Amino acid sequence: MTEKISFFEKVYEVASQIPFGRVTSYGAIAGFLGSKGSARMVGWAMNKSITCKKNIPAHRVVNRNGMITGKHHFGGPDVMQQLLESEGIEVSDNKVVNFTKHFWDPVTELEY
DNA sequence: TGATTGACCAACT
DNA sequence: CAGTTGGCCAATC
Repeated sequence: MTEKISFFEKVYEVASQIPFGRVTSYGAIAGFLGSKGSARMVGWAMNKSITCKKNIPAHRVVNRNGMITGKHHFGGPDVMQQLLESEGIEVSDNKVVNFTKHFWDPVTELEY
């Protein structure tokens, strides 16, 4: 009832549901929400999630190529990579190794 | 209050 | 093949 959830809120819901040792992409979340064009909002929401100290594993969210673009926003240029490697995800040159294998698609996994 | 930006993606030229 | 533009929503200037 009258649950006015903005894209912004939905991003938090999906991002917080990313399983351990998995990664997803901004476009995947945006597409899951209904608009792949909102991919920019996803990244922006992640940034706010960190600023607001939300418990959002934003380090599990990378771009479509598996490239870690927003690592600088974690308070350190290597923080994000360390977090991913800490979860068993290999990272090389700001890119996730075997990204497709670690890829977690909300449309496929959540499918809601 | 209007205009610009933002951790992107895909299509078009 | 590479560069540019459009699109989406919300926040910031």
